[in-house]
Amino acid sequence: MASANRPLVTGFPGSDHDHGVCREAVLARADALCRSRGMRFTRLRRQVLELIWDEHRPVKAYELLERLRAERAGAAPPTVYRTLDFLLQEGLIHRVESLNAYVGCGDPGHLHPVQLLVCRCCAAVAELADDEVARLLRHKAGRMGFQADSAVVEVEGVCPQCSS
Amino acid sequence: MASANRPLVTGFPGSDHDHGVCREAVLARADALCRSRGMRFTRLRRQVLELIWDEHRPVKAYELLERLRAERAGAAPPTVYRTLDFLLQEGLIHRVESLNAYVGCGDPGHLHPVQLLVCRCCAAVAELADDEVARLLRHKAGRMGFQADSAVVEVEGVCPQCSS
DNA sequence: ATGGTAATGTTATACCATACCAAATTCATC
DNA sequence: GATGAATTTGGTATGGTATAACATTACCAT
Repeated sequence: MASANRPLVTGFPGSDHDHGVCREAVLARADALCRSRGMRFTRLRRQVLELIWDEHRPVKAYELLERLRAERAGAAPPTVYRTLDFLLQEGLIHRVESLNAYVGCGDPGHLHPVQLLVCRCCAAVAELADDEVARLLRHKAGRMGFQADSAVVEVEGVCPQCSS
Repeated sequence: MASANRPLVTGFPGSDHDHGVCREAVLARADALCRSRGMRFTRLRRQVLELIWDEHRPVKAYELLERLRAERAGAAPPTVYRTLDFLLQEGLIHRVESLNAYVGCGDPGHLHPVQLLVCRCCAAVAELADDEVARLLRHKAGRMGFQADSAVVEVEGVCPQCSS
């Protein structure tokens, strides 16, 4: 079992990526995390997080809704958005602002800066958690008299698989 | 008159900011730029850009639409969105992804990386064009095998006016 | 004037997100 | 186990963001 202090998913999944294992690890971590915080990792929340982790790609809310309805006939937009809000608050997923979409967090459980790498070819997403970037931004902002709290950083480009 | 190679607006407007002058300079530059590229800076485009530059804050599309209707009764969503697309393409405005809003570009006329500083208190926006940030992001992305083309960078925090 | 291109008008609709209240579930306590 | 408070989920309606598709008008070179 993965350490509770190490990221579960970093970078783009290579050809050796066993997604079954990846998924289970992520879900197990989510469950443990919620428990430890006294939050409930309910059936609905688990279902939605599973759907998000079906691929290493951002998923749109209504796409999620459609897929969720296969398991849960009455699901409506609020069902999805409420669950997404919960998962965002618990740091289990990230919102991709430039796509209006949501993607699993590969390193839940600790606060960390987030920089997303989004492939414009296949839409795969990898996640950096680079303090140097965060520090530099804070510093540059500070020189303008701006007190930086957080940042949305989404890099668009081409992932290793697509460029080869 | 400002040099054609120097940014017109940098940082947050201080108490000495003469917005009338700022606005006129921006509009004159936009006009000159469009001319030099063989594009038409039409009445509609000028009206929309003026509305955007009413303040150093992001404006929402439907807010813009409402205000535009004062001058142009028949305006509809496509009127606004088409004009926004034009202004974006010409680099005269930026889209703020984290707010679904649009803000004037203080340094149109040359390609430059953009990092926006958004005050969560008063919504004022300043614009960095920092190559060091852009380079660092490209470098960090490159270490993941990712070829970075561009980036959305939006820093949330508190501006000098609001923190004092 | 004329014809081609670019810009704008107009209607409809798709997509993204939340407000609001009701019903059901969970959980601590008795 | 029953009870009641709090959380979660169901369900309806609506607000907010953005674009498709086609008609019409304005501009400009010839």
